[in-house]
Amino acid sequence: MKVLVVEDEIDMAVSVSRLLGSRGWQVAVARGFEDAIQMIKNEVFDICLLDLYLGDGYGEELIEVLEQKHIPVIVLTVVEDTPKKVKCLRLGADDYVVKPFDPEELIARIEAVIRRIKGPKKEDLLRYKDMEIDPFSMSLRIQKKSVYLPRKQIMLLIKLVENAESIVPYETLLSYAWGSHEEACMESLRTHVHKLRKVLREFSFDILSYPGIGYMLKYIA
Amino acid sequence: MKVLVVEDEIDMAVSVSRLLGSRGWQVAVARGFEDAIQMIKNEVFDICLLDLYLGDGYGEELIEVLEQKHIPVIVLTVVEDTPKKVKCLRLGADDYVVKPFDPEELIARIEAVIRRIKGPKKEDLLRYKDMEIDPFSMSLRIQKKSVYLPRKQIMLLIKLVENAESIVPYETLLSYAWGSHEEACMESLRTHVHKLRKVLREFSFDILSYPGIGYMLKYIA
DNA sequence: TCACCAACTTAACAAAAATTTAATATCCAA
DNA sequence: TTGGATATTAAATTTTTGTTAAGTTGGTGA
Repeated sequence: MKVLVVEDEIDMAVSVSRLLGSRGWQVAVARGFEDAIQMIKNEVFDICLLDLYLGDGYGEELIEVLEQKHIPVIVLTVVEDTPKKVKCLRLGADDYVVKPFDPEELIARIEAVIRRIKGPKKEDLLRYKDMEIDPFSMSLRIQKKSVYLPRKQIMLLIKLVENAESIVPYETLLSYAWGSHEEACMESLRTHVHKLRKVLREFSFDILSYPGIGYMLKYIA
Repeated sequence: MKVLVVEDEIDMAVSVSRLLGSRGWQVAVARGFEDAIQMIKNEVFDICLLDLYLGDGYGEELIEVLEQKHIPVIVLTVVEDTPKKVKCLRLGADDYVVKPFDPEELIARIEAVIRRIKGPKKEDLLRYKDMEIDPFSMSLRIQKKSVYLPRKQIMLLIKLVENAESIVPYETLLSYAWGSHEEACMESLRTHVHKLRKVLREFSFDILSYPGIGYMLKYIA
């Protein structure tokens, strides 16, 4: 779990960080709009806690940006202001919590949002043709035979199977398997795809290339 | 949108129903646990508003049942009670609203929950006639068949579809696909438009020229 | 401690594909 | 008819990907 906390008051940032950190979650703090934008670019977060009243006044704009990046947002403010609340929720915020809040409630709300986002996905096995992946144990079976793959390769395959027969953009693969979409990893991605191909081709699957866009998993007749 | 309201106070049930009904949503009211179970069995609901303090005292159990059926739940109560709140959220509730609540806020929270549930599924596809583009994976489908196009061509097509049947100026296309509108790229733009035309004409689309201004995508009867 | 191994990354170059450039043909309005 | 713009085509160039091999890292057991 990686949480982005956007907060300009140091005290609040520290106490929230402690709270989340004690939960075993990774926390990154951004002090304002620009700061947050920068961090989103380089890292992948599961959720964002956003203080609406930033010094720079760009709280609402940030909601829209996060929404577009598919990062869920919980808005934190000191003000109980219903029109503002409604506006934020409409803009794409997932929840709205007024300070001071009970730490347990905040945790519970974060978990509720995360559960909702990730919940529907964690269904048993991923399947495509005669391929089965248990994403929890990261084990793969093709034609009833279990096939071993190193971690990175399995992770790539998971995303490819989840979107079998449709293009999976590089960013999706990179952010899932590497946690960030930096140019540096592309090189590595290619060699992993190459190794994965070698294995899959023995079972008449293939990974097709879409230059500049991504890869697609397909079954070859 | 079908909403299940579980509420034993008639007044509240009526006012909530009116509120949601005025929104154009279908509303069904259950008066207690048994009643609710019955309705879930026979109908499919998009969301449930649950008064925790039912006469029969089975509010929390109902959360678990709804959770299992993958029906999102917003808990409504008259009591601001944090431990209870936390417990409900842990049990699977998606939000927790204390009465009396602002009608607009309730609506906004319902929409936020729904958005979160359905959000990842409803890929925002661009459409024009029987053409579909997923701008994220840059993949194109025409007449249910997937059609491959190189990156620049897809990017041009995205802008053309976004403004289908109206003129898209050169500058728009250039700045989207090339990031700058320099004269140098015009030559290249023409070549790509030519290639794009060749493909689209097979599916009875065409790109019309407006010399000195731009291009327009159109469906040819 | 050290050698070894597997997983992963990096680097170098070949191959393929996409994009641009250039040369020529066509269209249209003044 | 003629000049300016666009269309078409082919060739040149650049970018991106595939492949191979060598280098790094972190863990394991002698």
